[in-house]
Amino acid sequence: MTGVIRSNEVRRGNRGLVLSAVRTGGLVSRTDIGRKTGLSAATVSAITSDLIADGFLIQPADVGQASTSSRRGRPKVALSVNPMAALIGVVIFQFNRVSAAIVNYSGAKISECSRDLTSADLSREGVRDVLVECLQAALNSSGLKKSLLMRIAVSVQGVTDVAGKYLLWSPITDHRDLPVADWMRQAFGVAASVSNDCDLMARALNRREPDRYGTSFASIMLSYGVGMGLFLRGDIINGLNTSGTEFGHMVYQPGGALCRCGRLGCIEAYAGDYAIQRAAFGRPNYTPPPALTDPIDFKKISDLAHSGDPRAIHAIEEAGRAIGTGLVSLFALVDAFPIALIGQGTIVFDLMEPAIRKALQGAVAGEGPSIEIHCFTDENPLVAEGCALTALVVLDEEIADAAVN
Amino acid sequence: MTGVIRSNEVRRGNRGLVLSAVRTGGLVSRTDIGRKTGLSAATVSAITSDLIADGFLIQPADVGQASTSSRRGRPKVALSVNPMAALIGVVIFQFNRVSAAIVNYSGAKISECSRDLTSADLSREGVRDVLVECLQAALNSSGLKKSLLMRIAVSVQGVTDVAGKYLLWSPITDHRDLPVADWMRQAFGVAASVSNDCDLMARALNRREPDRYGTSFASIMLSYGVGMGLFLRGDIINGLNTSGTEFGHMVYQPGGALCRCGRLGCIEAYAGDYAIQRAAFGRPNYTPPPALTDPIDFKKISDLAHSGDPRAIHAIEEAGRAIGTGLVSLFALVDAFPIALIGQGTIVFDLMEPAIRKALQGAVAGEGPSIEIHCFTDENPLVAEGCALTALVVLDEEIADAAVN
DNA sequence: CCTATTTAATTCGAGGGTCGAAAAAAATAG
DNA sequence: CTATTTTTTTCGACCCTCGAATTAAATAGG
Repeated sequence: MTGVIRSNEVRRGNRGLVLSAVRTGGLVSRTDIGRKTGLSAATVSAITSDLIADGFLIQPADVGQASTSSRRGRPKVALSVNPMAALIGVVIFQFNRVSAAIVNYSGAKISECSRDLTSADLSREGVRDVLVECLQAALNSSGLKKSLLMRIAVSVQGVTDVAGKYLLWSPITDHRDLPVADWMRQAFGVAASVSNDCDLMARALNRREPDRYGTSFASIMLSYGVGMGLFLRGDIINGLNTSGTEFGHMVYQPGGALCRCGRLGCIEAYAGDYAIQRAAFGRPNYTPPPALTDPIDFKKISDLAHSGDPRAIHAIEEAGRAIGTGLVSLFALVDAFPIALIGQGTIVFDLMEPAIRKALQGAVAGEGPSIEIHCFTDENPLVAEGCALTALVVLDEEIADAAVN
Repeated sequence: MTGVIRSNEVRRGNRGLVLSAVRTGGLVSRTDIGRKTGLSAATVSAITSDLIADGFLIQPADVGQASTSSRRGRPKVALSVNPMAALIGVVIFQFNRVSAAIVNYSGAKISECSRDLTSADLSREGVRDVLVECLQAALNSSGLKKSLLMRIAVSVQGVTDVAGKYLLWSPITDHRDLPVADWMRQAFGVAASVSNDCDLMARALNRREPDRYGTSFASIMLSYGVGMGLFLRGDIINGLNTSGTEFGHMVYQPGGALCRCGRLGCIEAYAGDYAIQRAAFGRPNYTPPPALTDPIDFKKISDLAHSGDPRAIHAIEEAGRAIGTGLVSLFALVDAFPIALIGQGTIVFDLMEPAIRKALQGAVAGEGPSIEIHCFTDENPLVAEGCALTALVVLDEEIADAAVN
């Protein structure tokens, strides 16, 4: 049961369509919008005129035209999102670092701010205070009216609830069930949501490279633990209650190596940063993972392995086997899709790839070797982009819904 | 991008809502429909009057009222689906057996027919011919006009394409890529689809027990191999290209026991019928699974195990560990949900359950022991029900879409 | 310079939808 | 036999999209 459809909801849906066409299109004419959305020129005209009147779209005066106009006829008049229509706050909570930014409605960063700290030492209130203070500082330094702030998106390393209200569990703090969204809402008086960083990276790739990542793919982060963001048929996949898609905690070797989560044999217990380090330095795989300390120096292990150290090589290969085996299980469920590998771990991808491919061999009718895998070593730009994107998309939906009555 | 919404599509959606409210409700008044769907009385009146005029709904004359009417006021007039509005054909292709039935638009079985045969011996055309002939016989014995046949749904043991056109792979025949839907369409001149039997069982449970299985659950079939039907948030999950959710081919022990699919270590290679038999009788786990033969006699293994045979007990426990471990991986992806175990394998569930629960222990924040697991030993009624249901639901959608222009 | 042509955007009525309020229908209570 | 209650239909207001006609704004070319 999808629920009743009423007449005015038609308008809401189509307003959203127009808004999203302009957001992804940059500078587009009304005719372009009609072609992209399938709406008639009459309807596009009506909707854009509303959105302009409400201040969400503008006709940039200086830009005459989108395309190189050498044809005759009345020239297209380009529309774009109004950068000043709203501000959003972006906060990123990482290991030993909090950063924040103010982004305008067209997605451009206005100001930013960051704090280095020891995340494991923070009290619950300490976490709250640093998140709030950092965004406050970014807001202050933006020099813009605070009343323009419309929404806040927070990225965290860890598991959130599916509604985006709580940070339920995180490897970088011992606190649980932190009401991050409420903290931000109370401090700034606007709606806020909190998301898993891997989901945000996936959203960024999904928007940034629609040809490759527009419909179905997984982004697997190899740095602090093993995380995943999963898109299937154009939609992000989450758990029923949590942010879910914890690829790192699928089982690779039942009863095997000790994982940071306390269970045995998880993929992360073989492919996580601490697991590779543990294996590379010959420590037994039941060695408890170092809690809340620095991510390992992948560079050191990479150097060791590339200089021929057999334990380092074996550690990396075992990580590849774990990842490849996990992908086989995932592909058994939903068929194969391209993979984006993200994070510091990608600097040993050359040594890891053969093991991944070998594990995939024979899975899903010979598709093994043809699975696309691409690497992105620096996750930070993706997280920031995905975080802003999330807030903007939700804002667009709210604006679309806020039609007359 | 969800796509444009036009005015007449609003009507289509709401017609579908009304139709589905009547189908699930049995005998419902217009007021009831309004309450169930959220539509206004005026709209319900308009839509039902259309649907009655088109012959899809009727007001059964003999039934005055749905509820026990002892209140005053104008009595409700009950509506129901018109059983004579359409016929659908149901065909079930199983190991060494084909069965077919004719079901009317209200879901009642009109006639049926079955054929025992040796499925492994059939040629491609032989498969086609027996499926067509069996349904033809059921149709003939129904005694109803053949022109009433509107749609055919076929259930198969095996992997189908996601569009429901082909049987791509099956354990019960060596043929591949059988165009089952086209065969039926060409033979009977109506639209047809082919579905994985485990998906159909899940659909049947989803409809039959909405309180327990209405939103999220998995049905795992333990008989001929290991199959799964998965519902999340009310929608069935399929692969990107195939019917997918091949739980049995997630990896349990990398490099482990030989699976019927040719790979090593699949869950099915430990929990499938042939795997349990192999282990119970002390044959090595690299013994090739007997191809295309009878499903094993679970009763014999059950008797052995219940009489204390250590190898039989161990075989069943290992199957439980494999299933439990697979669930841990699945729950890592999408969080925990209730499980329905289906098929002959459930007769050893008492010996299997402790191993399943132990594997789940500690997974997903102490939810291990509280996962609901219920057993259904006979899968056949579920498959038949799900198969008819699938055709009826699609038919309802077509009828809803066939609004005026 | 001026007109024909071309393309973009707006305006205007037609048509289809849902909804609330009022009206009609069909029973019971007394 | 009338008042009351509940269900169902009817009617008018309002919203939305669309096609066709109209208006707007440029170029091409004599």
